[in-house]
Amino acid sequence: MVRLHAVAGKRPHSNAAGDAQRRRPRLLDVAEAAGVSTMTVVRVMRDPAKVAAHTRERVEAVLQRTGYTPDLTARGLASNRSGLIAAIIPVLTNSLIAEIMQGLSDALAPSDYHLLLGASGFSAAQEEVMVRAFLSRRVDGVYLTGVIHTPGTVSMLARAGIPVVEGGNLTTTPIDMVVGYSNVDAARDVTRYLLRKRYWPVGYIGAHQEDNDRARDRRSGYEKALAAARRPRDTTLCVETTLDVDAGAQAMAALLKKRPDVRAVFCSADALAVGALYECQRRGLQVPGDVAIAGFDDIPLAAQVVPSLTTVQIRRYAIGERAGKLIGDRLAKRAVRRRIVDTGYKLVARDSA
Amino acid sequence: MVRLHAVAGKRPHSNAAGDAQRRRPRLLDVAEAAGVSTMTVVRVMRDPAKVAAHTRERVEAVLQRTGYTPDLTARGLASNRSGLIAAIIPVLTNSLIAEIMQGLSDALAPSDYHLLLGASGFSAAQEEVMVRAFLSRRVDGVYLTGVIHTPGTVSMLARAGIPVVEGGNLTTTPIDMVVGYSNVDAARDVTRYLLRKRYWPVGYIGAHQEDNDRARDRRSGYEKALAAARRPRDTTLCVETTLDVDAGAQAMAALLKKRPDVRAVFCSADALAVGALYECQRRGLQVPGDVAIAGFDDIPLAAQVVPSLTTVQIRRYAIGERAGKLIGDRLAKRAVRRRIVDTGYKLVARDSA
DNA sequence: TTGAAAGCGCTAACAT
DNA sequence: ATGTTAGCGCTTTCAA
Repeated sequence: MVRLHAVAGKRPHSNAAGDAQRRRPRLLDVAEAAGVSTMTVVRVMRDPAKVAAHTRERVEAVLQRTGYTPDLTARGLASNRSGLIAAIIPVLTNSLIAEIMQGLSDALAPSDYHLLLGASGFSAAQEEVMVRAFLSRRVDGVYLTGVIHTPGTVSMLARAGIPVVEGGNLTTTPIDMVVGYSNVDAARDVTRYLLRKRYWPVGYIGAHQEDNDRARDRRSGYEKALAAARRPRDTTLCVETTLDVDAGAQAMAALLKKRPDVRAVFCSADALAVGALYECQRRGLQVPGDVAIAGFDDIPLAAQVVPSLTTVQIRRYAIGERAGKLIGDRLAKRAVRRRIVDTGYKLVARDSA
Repeated sequence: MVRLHAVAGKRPHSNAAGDAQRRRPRLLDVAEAAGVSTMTVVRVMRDPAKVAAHTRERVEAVLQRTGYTPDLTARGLASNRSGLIAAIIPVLTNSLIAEIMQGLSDALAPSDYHLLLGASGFSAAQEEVMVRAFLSRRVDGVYLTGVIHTPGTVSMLARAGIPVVEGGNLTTTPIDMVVGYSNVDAARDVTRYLLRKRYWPVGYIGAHQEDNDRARDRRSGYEKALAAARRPRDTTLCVETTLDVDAGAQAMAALLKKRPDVRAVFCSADALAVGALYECQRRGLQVPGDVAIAGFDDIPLAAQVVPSLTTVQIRRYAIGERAGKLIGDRLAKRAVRRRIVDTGYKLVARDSA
């Protein structure tokens, strides 16, 4: 990269004539062109009323002509505010998470905050690495997925003194704030619904639990419902897998092999449930006649499949949006009423169970 | 925010004893603690071999003890490299786009680049606003969705002199680089496939075309196939809508109302196709017996639905990954062989058509 | 092998 | 109503 110090000589802050458009204009360039100080330019941009009309007009003309945009890196260094909000999620390819991010992104868009995104791949260790990196960037706020994190993550964040929202689950002891719903209760309710409909045995197909508190809680909700109904816990009824339609189909096949007597299955995600549903259909099993199926999330597809899917509706978009608002409120020093926001859930009984 | 200048007196660069852990440690703090200059600390971190062993050990100990992490904002300002890659996409809640982003994110993760994400909501004007904002942040590279952008977007990016990848479609005149496949050809091929199977009339259900070159090109491919088969273009056969399963179902209903005689439908996205499929099933229409359906994208669900969906397979993840590599190569000054990368597509004939 | 000095472009506090 | 000054924490010459 060639610099022009030779041309600019000893006045690096002045442009040699002729290379005016080589660099992006700086505040000083605008100020000099308008014959004012940099502060006046800043005032014209931040608080025009404080500048005399004729001065303002002159500055505005230069601003217009040069198309000046502030350098946010420099601003960040000087003001100690980066204007960056970090979000760390397991993966992007999951409609639940994607919708949360869309909500977060939309909540941030009207402000001047930008979204820094990191995918941890369901690894708490990787999450910690990312938190450290993002803190190095002086992010002004952080969104984390789930409520279980490494001690390192927690202490770094607590020490950073910036707004932190954990999303997608609930806890009474958030690092700072939390927006979500009770995965345990929701899963317990669906399972109980199946049990009350007199399906038995009721199997479970869910995501791997490692570093994933939502998955863990959903399984735990399933087990709670069984316990409450005085049903034995039985690991042969449970299959854990990855999170997509294919995996759901394969898990269903595995479950049917282990337990041909299974009469209902609670799937901890609709994607899995839909896969399970298709696997049943391919085998000529009637749903819910031979096997009932319930899902979790209420994705748009759930209402469309035939038979339509009994599931739990959760407010995906709202979680992200609310999280964004909480962070924004904090940063704008607006009072935050509640640090624990329960967005709730709703059992949606349809045809599959 | 309370500053400690009163305590630090005239040496703002020295910490008063006792508040050592109030702020994150700076390079100078580490240097002073180790009794060396800042440059030596930098060398220990960047090129340990260049530092004498005993000095290095001393510095490393301090580094360890303080848990120093560089301030990337300050680094960005000084080095004129932000370490930020911007990606501007229409929405996150679309599996095609989400997978591209996952690929991009994964490609960037091993490097020290971070992903700045913006959702434009399918608006070219909004995209331009975001490009301007991200350029203000001195991003080192940009990923854009599609190949059609406002003149402002194009000129800002061209002038910025940073690597830019346009993704998800092809053009012979990219701003800089492009990674995608021919939406026109792919859509033409599916439609031709339907025509050759002697389905007629063949309808079209697709996304709105405004500010969306992929949608536009897919429709144009559909029309090309009709023209090549000497079939009349007929707008009553076409429905445009938003991009989700519900919309697909509604669009199918609308199409069947306008044209009860329709024998096949090309849907420009699998999500729409799946919705259309369910709408047919709810109406007791056999697929493909009464109406054949073809989709686009080959999402995991496509192979699972019953009947399985005839569609076009595109390399979603690869597009993002490749885009990330191209940007990374450019930034590392590695030679980039081809600026136009065709990731191809493949017609996948299944049971629905 | 190590260090000193001069910025990067902006903001904040304090003048005038 | 406007300007001045001193940094923010790092990198980049250049010097020793």
